[in-house]
Amino acid sequence: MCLRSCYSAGVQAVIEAIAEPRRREILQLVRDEEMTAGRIAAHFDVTRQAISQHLRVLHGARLVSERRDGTRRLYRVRPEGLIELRAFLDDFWSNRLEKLKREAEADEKSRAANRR
Amino acid sequence: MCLRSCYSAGVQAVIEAIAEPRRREILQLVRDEEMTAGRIAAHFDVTRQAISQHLRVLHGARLVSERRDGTRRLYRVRPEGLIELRAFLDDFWSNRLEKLKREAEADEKSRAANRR
DNA sequence: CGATAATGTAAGCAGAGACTTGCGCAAGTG
DNA sequence: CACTTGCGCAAGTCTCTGCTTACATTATCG
Repeated sequence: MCLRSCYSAGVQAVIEAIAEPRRREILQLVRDEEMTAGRIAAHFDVTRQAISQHLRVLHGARLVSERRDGTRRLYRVRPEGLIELRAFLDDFWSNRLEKLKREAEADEKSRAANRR
Repeated sequence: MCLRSCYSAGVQAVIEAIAEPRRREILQLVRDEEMTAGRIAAHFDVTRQAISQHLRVLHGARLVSERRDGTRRLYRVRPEGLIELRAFLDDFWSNRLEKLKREAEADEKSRAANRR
């Protein structure tokens, strides 16, 4: 059921990755074009290594791709991770809408049940 | 720009709230019907107080509604927070995703061709 | 009113994670 | 070959957060 997607390792990794504001900013940076780790880090006031660690997390969540060109590493948004997250949310959402028809009925039942 | 939505307090609260697996489980529990705090807590192996704190976080992110009936408090999923998250993701998408996917596939093919 | 039931709040602790400093490593360049 | 560039990795620090224990709060019932 839905519990599977609740515990999906992929979705968990994606949500944890985008929970950090700086990582969302990084995603915005590499959304339209490939960018080297150095150029990405230059946009922030933390150290280059800190951004490197963020990039590792994003890569682990399959939210960015990594391509090597000499000593440089180029990153770019990859849609797989976000597609997975969207599927999770859509699943949550559609199921809720599906049940929405019986909302009044369910309301009454739950209230009676809770009254015990 | 998109930086506003990156730093939106509401979206930040929602993402942080659903980043915790137990809170996602709680959302599933109260998705279809109202449920008391006690009944929700009974589904987990942590203390009732821990669940109460999770409910506070979910309520702060506007992901659940709280209704009092005597000494009991009844919780239920509220769509506002999820709507906000969806809007954020849709904004991030901005119909780039499909294009990105095609480009990624094309990149893979050209890179494979260049390797030989 | 006192007792009890359902729940939130507060303080403290332990683990997670974000950041820094220091170092290592691969690929060009003189 | 040394030297530089562009990175990632590792260990230590500090803050945040989720959990527990203990206490407070609110409402109902006798």
